[in-house]
Amino acid sequence: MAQSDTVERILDAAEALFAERGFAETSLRTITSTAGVNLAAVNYHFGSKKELIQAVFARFLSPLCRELDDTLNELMVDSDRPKTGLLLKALFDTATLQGRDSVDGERVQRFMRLLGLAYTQSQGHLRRYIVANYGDHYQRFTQLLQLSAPAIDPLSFYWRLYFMLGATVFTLSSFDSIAAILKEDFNEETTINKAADLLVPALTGMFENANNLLDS
Amino acid sequence: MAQSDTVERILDAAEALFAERGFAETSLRTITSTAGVNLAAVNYHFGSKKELIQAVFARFLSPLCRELDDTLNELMVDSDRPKTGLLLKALFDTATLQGRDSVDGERVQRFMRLLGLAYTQSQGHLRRYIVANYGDHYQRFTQLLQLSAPAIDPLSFYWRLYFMLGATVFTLSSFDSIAAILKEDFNEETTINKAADLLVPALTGMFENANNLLDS
DNA sequence: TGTACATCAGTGAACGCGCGTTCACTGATGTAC
DNA sequence: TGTACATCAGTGAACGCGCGTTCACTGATGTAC
Repeated sequence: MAQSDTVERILDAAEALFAERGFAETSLRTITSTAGVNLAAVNYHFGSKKELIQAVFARFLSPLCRELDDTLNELMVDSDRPKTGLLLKALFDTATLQGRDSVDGERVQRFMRLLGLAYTQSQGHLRRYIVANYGDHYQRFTQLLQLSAPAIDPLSFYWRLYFMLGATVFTLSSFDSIAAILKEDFNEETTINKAADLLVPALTGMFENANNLLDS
Repeated sequence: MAQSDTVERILDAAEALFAERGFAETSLRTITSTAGVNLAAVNYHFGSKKELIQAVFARFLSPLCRELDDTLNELMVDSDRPKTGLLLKALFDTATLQGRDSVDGERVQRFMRLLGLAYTQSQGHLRRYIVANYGDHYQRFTQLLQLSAPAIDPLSFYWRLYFMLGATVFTLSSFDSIAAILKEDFNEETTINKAADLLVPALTGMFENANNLLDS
């Protein structure tokens, strides 16, 4: 068994199990037995459980940031102030394409769950790691996004950004539960792509049309 | 020390610590030493850690559901189809008032974090407990909400409901982090009430105006 | 070509630790007669 | 009023268990001369 194989098997198992149960709830024993490798292999290859968690995120975020940067560069050729819709589409497409080699958006969903966990669970080291390694990409994107919507004041802009992030992460990471409920109540089969098709216009409505519901 | 005192002290400490760190990351030893009670008191009064988690939610959800039901009953006197805005306002006000005796919406935020954890962390027993005990209240509210927006087809309605839930739970439960970022970037002090004031119109925009961002 | 050594992925077993839970016990209060 | 018993909140110490990590070791491959 070549080295890369063991490392990849551990990352595959860890990614799936972390997304499913969370970090604290997933033991190294579960990960290594799922991956079919020796328990000590995690500490041998990654050093510690914390560094394994970081590695799982790195494997996802690094190619995503690289591709997003390329796409943004292309957009900047046409205009130094790309439109809001184009920016969001670029982000969604890049994130979706990351999972292109797996079935039915399963990996996108997994990634959303992991992102949600990164925000929710108290993994200080992970937040520090992500900010340190991917903060620049995040900054670049949000600055472009803000330039694309100059009518919205900076404070409202940032809040709406988080509202969008929350709606996205929460619904896509709870996709399985929601899909089960919709199946039961409407006998309606749904896919994560259909959900995304409903999500994007909803986010737009939120981002651009922030009315007070009591007025209407 | 009277019985109720010990029980309340445990619930107070558990609520704060669970919201801060999550369920698996909070040990009974941390809870009992924070509460200043004996380690064995949790199992004596609640039976197990799982039942303690359920009790924390029950203490929050029971009065909230009772008050929301009262408010809905009052709304139904005027009309058997209350307007969307009134329904959402009733929910927000009831949730906010739950924390009336603590400082600056701290308890609302804590509750949002707990709700987020209930969805995110794999606590099957908790989801079953909440559905079994509070499912009827949830059903009543969403049915009224759907009646209030007959123009939105049922499937879109449900998805938008989750988008709203996601935006709310995510942003209000990450309030501390977001507030810290806004403080640093804009030197802007913010409160959870200000956040809610920005949130409500944003949710409205999302609920009612689901346009496609690429069109604009 | 053959030998000695270095490197490195991977292993099996054990380590100490913190966890949730249990249990025999205490001491205060209430109840029956 | 006094005694015997029941009830129950709370306690201190221990239990077994699963956890992340460590360590001495193996065996295959590469390298130097």
